[in-house]
Amino acid sequence: MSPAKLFALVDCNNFYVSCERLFQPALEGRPVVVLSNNDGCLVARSNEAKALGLPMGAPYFQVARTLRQHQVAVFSSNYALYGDLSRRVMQILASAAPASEVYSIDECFLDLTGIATADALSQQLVQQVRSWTGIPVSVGLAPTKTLAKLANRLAKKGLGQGGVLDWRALSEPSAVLQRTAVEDLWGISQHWGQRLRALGITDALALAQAPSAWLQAHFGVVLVRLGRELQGFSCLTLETQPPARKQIMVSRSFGQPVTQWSVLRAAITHFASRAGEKLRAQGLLAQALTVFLETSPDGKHGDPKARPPPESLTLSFSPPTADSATLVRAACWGAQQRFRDGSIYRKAGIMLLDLMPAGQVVPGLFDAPERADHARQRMQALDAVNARFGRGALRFAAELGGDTWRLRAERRSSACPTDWQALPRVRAG
DNA sequence: TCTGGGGTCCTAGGACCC
DNA sequence: TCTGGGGTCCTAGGACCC
Repeated sequence: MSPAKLFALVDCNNFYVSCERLFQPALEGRPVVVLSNNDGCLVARSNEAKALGLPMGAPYFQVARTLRQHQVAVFSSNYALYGDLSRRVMQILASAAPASEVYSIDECFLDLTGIATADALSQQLVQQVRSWTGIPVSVGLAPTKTLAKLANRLAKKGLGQGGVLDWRALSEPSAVLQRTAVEDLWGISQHWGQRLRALGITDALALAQAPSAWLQAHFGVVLVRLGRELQGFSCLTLETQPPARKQIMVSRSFGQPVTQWSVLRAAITHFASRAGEKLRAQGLLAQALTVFLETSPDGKHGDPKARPPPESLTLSFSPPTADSATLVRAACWGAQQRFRDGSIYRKAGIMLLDLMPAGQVVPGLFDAPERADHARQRMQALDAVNARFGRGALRFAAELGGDTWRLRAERRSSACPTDWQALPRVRAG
């Protein structure tokens, strides 16, 4: 018989805040928050900020006064910094376990099945990550991913030892489940939480004890699996190989409302060429592209917040392509079909769909192979220049049509260990 | 005035086929 | 007069995650 499964969930504590604090240690012990793109809402909070009652995802303008009152340090998000630190943390974790799955920018599942010293190993990892990267992490150990998530929450609350909580060591796991509100579980959000509560399921223990057939009938297979996982039967496996991307999306809310075609075209051009970069970095080709435009709430139809649905258009490519010029041309053409003079646009984006590996393409009868070769070479040159001199060093002229769509990011930290210009200067003597 | 961006999975229903 | 049933594929929409 194979040994019982054992998963570790390693989660960085208040990750974005911890990243910012690395470069400003004076912020230790003070409330800190990090804002989403466009400085829209709160996406990370230090423990001190949580203690002030600042909710996750709160719109910035609604909490701005509280933030000022309590002298909370506020940062725009700096994804170059977070991405770089994430990579360093993940490398350490991957080298410590037989198998790992990077689940998000700040979380990693490890498979520790059959490792008798899992507890000690986890505590050692907490130390190691802290001293090698400066990032504090917590670990939850359990026989299923869902329970490992829950164990991690408990570890963050200071239960367990040295930042590690082992579910198997709990004396009364059912009591813990009973104290866990159903919407605090991984996979249960507000909406399902309300529906479960309406049906009398308010805590994790009740969910674990609900009959599978009943869960299936009311919620489908997703909750059946969740229930099984809570009972300790592993249904979710470790995904060690990141599955091939099925779609690539680039979209942004605009820094200011956009009404001019030239500005919109500049934004669309930027999105399409950025999407092309992502596509080529993954060695993929796209067979279709969707461009969409979202207008501002128009105040009609009673509800002032009601937004008209996005206007979109999907185009297909034959042969499949990763050529930014082709993507830009298609995206701009599509956007122009949907653009209306007099409309006020607040957001736009593109999606690349029906992706396939570049090696698998079968040339069509009427394709011109030499043209595709030239395009490929142009893109290689473009990517090489931008890798050397920074993203956007070489770009499409239509991007110069206007900059007013760009994000607000008024409080971006300058810290970035991958950018020479941003390194702190130290003077001797 | 101001509420992110980028993903995945599941389900239901329709089209189509034999 | 009677008018099947089972399978696949696709799409849109809804839900979730961080």
